[in-house]
Amino acid sequence: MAKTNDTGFFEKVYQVASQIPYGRVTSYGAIAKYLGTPKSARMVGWAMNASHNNPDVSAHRVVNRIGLLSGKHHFEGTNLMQQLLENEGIEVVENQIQNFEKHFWDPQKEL
DNA sequence: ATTCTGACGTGGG
DNA sequence: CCCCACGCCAGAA
Repeated sequence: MAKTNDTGFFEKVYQVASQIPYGRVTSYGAIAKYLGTPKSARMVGWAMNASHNNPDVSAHRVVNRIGLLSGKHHFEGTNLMQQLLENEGIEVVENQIQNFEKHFWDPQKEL
């Protein structure tokens, strides 16, 4: 049976990621920390990899701790992720988000 | 079962 | 910020 409830780590990540507001960004560690597993930030990224099945999840709004588009290689093309972010009014230079702190969205604080 | 890698983070230097 | 090392958990070979 497909459990619609979130008992798995992945689905928790999906829900948080899907709640990221427009024009905002967050880090894998922030999500992981919100889930109670700050040391498993890698798994957040891994969950994002599986987010291909979840259209509600905007993985392009999730970057590493320094605002670097570490996952841009996983998107189609070479600059799709950057295009999406710039489309939301976020400055991206050299695969790195400018004014990262200003665009940062902390689930623990905002959610 | 073992080994390696990976969309990361933190701490020490 | 850089560099180096360790921890973390899940999945693939």
